[in-house]
Amino acid sequence: MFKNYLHSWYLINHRDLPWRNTKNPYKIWLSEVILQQTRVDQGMDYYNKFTSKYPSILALAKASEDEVLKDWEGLGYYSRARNLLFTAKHIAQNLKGEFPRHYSEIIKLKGIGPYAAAAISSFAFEEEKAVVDGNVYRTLSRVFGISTPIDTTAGKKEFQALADDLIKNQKPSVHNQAMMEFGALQCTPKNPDCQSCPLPTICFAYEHDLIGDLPVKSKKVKQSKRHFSYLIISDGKKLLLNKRPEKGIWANLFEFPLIESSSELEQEKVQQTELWNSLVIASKGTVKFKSDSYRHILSHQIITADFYEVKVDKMPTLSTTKNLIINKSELNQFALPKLLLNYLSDRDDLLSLLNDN
DNA sequence: GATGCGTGGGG
DNA sequence: TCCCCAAGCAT
Repeated sequence: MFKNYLHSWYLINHRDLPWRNTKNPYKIWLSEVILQQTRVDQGMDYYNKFTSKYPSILALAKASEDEVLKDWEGLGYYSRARNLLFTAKHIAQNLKGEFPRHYSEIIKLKGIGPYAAAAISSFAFEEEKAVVDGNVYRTLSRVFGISTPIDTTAGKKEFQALADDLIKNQKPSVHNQAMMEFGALQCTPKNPDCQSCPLPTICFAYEHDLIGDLPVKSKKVKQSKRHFSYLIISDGKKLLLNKRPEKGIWANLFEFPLIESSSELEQEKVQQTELWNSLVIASKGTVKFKSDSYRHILSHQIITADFYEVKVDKMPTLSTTKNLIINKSELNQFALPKLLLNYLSDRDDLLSLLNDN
C-alpha cells in the first residue's frame, strides 16, 4: 500500500537532477559525497564543477589536495574533499581505476559509509540495499509512527530493518530515490504539506497529530565559543599565510596568522601576545585597519573573529614550513575558510593595504 | 557511543 | 536572534 502510493507519487513529482541521469558510479559517488549534510541547491554548482573539471576517477586522482580543497572551498565539511581524493587515488593505484561493483567492497572505501555505499550500489548497480538518510528516517518515523530516536544504535537498527523490508521486490534504484525524494519534497522537516500528501489515510503521525513530534532525536549539540584574531601582515605587495593543521576545523585550508584567545577579554588584549610581538612589533608594523567583530557560526562552534590589517616595511622572516609569504594577487589560489572569504569580500579584497593608505 | 566536522536556508 | 536541519562519516 505505502509503496504503491510512494512510487506513483515519485513518477509524477520527482526532480530531474543530473546525477539521476547516469549509471556512472563515479558521478553517483561524487554526488553522494557532495550532498552529505548538504542541500541540493548548495551542492549543484560544485557537482557541475567537479564533473566538468574531473570527468573521471583517473582525472581526479591526478589532482593535488590543495587543488581539490580549493575546488571544494565554501562547501564545508572539508574532510569530504580529502577523502574523495584519497579514494580516487586508491582506486587508480590499487583497483585498476575501476570503481568496485558491490556494497561490501564499496563500503570499505574512505569517506563512504553505510548510506553512501547503499546509494551507490543501488543506483549504479541495482543492488538491493536500502538507503536510510535523514529523509528516510523522517518519512518512516511519521508514516509508521516510530518514536525510537534516530540518532541511537537501536534507532538506526530499527529503521534500517524497516527500510530493508520495504525495498524487497522493488527496483532498488527507483525505490531508494523515491524514498528520499518523498522526504525531501513532500514529508519535509517543517510544515509538510499534508493536505496534498498522497498517503494521509495511512500516515500514523497525521492520524494522531504527531507530525511535529516525529522523528525523535535524543542528542543536542552544544556550541562552544572561540575567539580568533587574524593578522593580515603585508608590505603592500606580499602577504603572510598559514596552512591549518590536518585536524580540527578547516583542516589543511589556509588562513592568515591567527591568535586564538580563551575569552572575549583575552581577545581584547591580543596586542600583548607573543605572536603579535613577533609579527607586528618586531616588524615595526602599523595597524592600518581593525575590523568589527565577525560572528561565524559552525554547527558546533561560534567563532568571534577580529581582523587586523598591518602594514610592515619589511616582511618578517618565517620559522616553520606551515608559513608562507605569497604575492597578494596569489591569494585567490588558496583554499580559504568562508569566514575569511566573507571578510575579504567586505574589504574589497584588501584594497586599503594594496593602496598603502 | 560520543564527539567533531561547515555552510546556508527557513521558521 | 535563535533554533533546527540538510542525500553522513571518521575517530
